[in-house]
Amino acid sequence: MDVRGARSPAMTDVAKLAGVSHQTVSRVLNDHPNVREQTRLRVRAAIAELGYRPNRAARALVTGRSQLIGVVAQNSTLYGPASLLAAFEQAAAEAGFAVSVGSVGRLDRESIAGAVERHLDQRVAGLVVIAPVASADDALEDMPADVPLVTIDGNPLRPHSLVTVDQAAGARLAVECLLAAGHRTVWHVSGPPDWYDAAGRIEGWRAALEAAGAEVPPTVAGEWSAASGYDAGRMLARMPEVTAVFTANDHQALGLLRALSEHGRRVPHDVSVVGFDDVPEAAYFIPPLTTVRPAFAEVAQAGLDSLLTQLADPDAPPERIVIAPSLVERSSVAPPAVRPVAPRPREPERRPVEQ
Amino acid sequence: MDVRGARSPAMTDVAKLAGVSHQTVSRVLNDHPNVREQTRLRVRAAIAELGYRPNRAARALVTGRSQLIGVVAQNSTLYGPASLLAAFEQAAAEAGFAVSVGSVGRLDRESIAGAVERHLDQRVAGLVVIAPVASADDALEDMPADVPLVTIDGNPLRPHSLVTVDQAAGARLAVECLLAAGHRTVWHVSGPPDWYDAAGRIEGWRAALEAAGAEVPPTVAGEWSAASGYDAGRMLARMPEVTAVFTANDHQALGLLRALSEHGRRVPHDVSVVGFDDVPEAAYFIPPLTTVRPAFAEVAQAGLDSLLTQLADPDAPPERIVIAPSLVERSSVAPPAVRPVAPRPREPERRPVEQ
DNA sequence: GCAGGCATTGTTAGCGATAACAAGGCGACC
DNA sequence: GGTCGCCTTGTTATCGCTAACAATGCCTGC
Repeated sequence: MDVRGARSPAMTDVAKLAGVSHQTVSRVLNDHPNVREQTRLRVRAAIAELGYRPNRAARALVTGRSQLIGVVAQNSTLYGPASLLAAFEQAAAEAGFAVSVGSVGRLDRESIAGAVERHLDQRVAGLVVIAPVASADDALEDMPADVPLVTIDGNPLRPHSLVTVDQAAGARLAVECLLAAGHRTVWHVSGPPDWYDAAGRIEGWRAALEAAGAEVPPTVAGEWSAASGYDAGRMLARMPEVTAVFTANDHQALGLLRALSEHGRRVPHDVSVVGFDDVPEAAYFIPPLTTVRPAFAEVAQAGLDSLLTQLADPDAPPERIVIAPSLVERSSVAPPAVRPVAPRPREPERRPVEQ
Repeated sequence: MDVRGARSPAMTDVAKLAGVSHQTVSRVLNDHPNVREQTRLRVRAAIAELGYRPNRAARALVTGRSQLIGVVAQNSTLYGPASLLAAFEQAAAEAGFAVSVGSVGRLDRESIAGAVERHLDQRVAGLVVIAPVASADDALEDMPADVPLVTIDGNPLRPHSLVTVDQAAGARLAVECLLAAGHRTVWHVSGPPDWYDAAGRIEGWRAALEAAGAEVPPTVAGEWSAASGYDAGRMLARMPEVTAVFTANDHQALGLLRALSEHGRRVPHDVSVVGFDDVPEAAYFIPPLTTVRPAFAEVAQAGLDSLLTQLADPDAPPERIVIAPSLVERSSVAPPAVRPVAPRPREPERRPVEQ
């Protein structure tokens, strides 16, 4: 396309060709109102003819703002964060922003601070931190105040803008679905408790049990991995009183399902299971998994909108946006084999919340 | 940290504080040799005191090169591409480069061209296209020649630098493992045939069968999804002569496992299965899945290295780097229940290729 | 002791855009 | 008809940095 070595055309080249000053070209590019239609067309033609492309670095230099949004995310292939990231890129691209990704190995203070530094070096216009862990809070403490910031899935108590999935509500959906099926109580294999996602799900699980007057068993602490679900499952499988389990994510549920199957406990006949995330494969677990679906695309869009708001008006008050998840019912939930003392009729309620 | 409105310090501020010219500051920043040690220290101190951060836009403006690498990837949460992307970001960050991601919904000509345009707008120093589909080729045709480009997982026949996983070798590992277990032949549930990954795996599967003198059954065409694996499984489960299946990825294998289980065909007793990708959950499928592990981190690193080579020397010849995958053996492979006519002793060969 | 060379530092000129101000042309209003 | 003011366009300064060249000082060698 371009001949190597041939400097790509600058604004003055366009100006010369169109017979105007470079400033007029700038006005056309930025859609200033006071340009004669005829001039505008002439400039546009010159731009097209030269294949002119404005130099963002020069623009950023003089305006002090780039069209770059920095995203700090954990270098992970965890389904949740990955989906969020992809959705955000998509939304930002549509709004004309480029997205610079700063992957971090772990979400601790140093790593995040480092990634943020790198982004500030790039003079990003705004910053999005996908910070689902408490350890990220420290890093956010000493965040420069002069760059718009939106946290996704972070500490709900932080003073800046935040978008998050209503983890507790999701957990409630899961628990209520299991209770409605007739289970006496619901066990919970949790995520790492320093993750807000995990904490919110624990909280929602506990609240839903208490609201229903059900006994609250101890949580089984896990990681997000299938391995931890498997470990939890080997323990729970030996406890005959366990008839319903809510796992903090779908991968744990996968491990749990395998452990239960190895111990001869059938799902959903002996034990009902509900997961969280609705990974694409969840429908093909054995059995297909009932799970909570967070609306990643909505979260990403809300995050971008919030950031753009701050970009437009730096004094805009911080927003706190909570996105409600929905329940996807499949066949991993059934009434308990041994009916509880006061049996309730099973009310499947196919779609308690579907949005 | 910064008071709003207070312009962040520029090079001249540092120069003033250190009592030198701004050019000396520039020299310190760029590690020029001819700076007195004492001066260097004074400048460093001033930089630290002011919290000075060089303005990349200004640097990019004058040098004509940014420290940004553009990555074009499909907006997908497919495990392979997502892992590749994460690994690449990591490697680039270590090399001091920021990564701007251009997600595309589909890998067709228009989408890719659009994403590339956006990156060129940002004046990226180099471009990485994760282009595992044939449809991406058109877009790469009319790529500007003056920006370094590396394709990952693209058409092996393209003239520019390319890094790819040796799909065929991976497939051979899978097939050989199954044949070594005593199976007469191996069926294949393929990926979308317009993906090079899928094509390479088909080719390797076929070659391995032919090399062993085994019959080559028709491929079962699938997508990458668990759903397609399930569909394929429902068909294969009804065919008693099918004792070994190699799926193009692990998610398909998951769906296949479920279909087989529903039809009462036990894995690995009745049917052996090998997948591809080694997703983290593969160890927790029922049964744990033997699968091929592509070395994503290596691919990403090789891609970056190749790009940096081109950056350093624009006339460097294009490279073609092929990364060999390895086989991870778990328990989804066993000798067939019905021995073939000429039974071979089972040779597990724990780690045929492990690197 | 002085010329030559190297190490070190400073000065000046851009890179390519936007911002601020200036200036010319035209119609409108008094 | 003259002045005011808007529309339109041009001129100049500036953003923060690096490249190229200039200038200084010190050491070396004859």
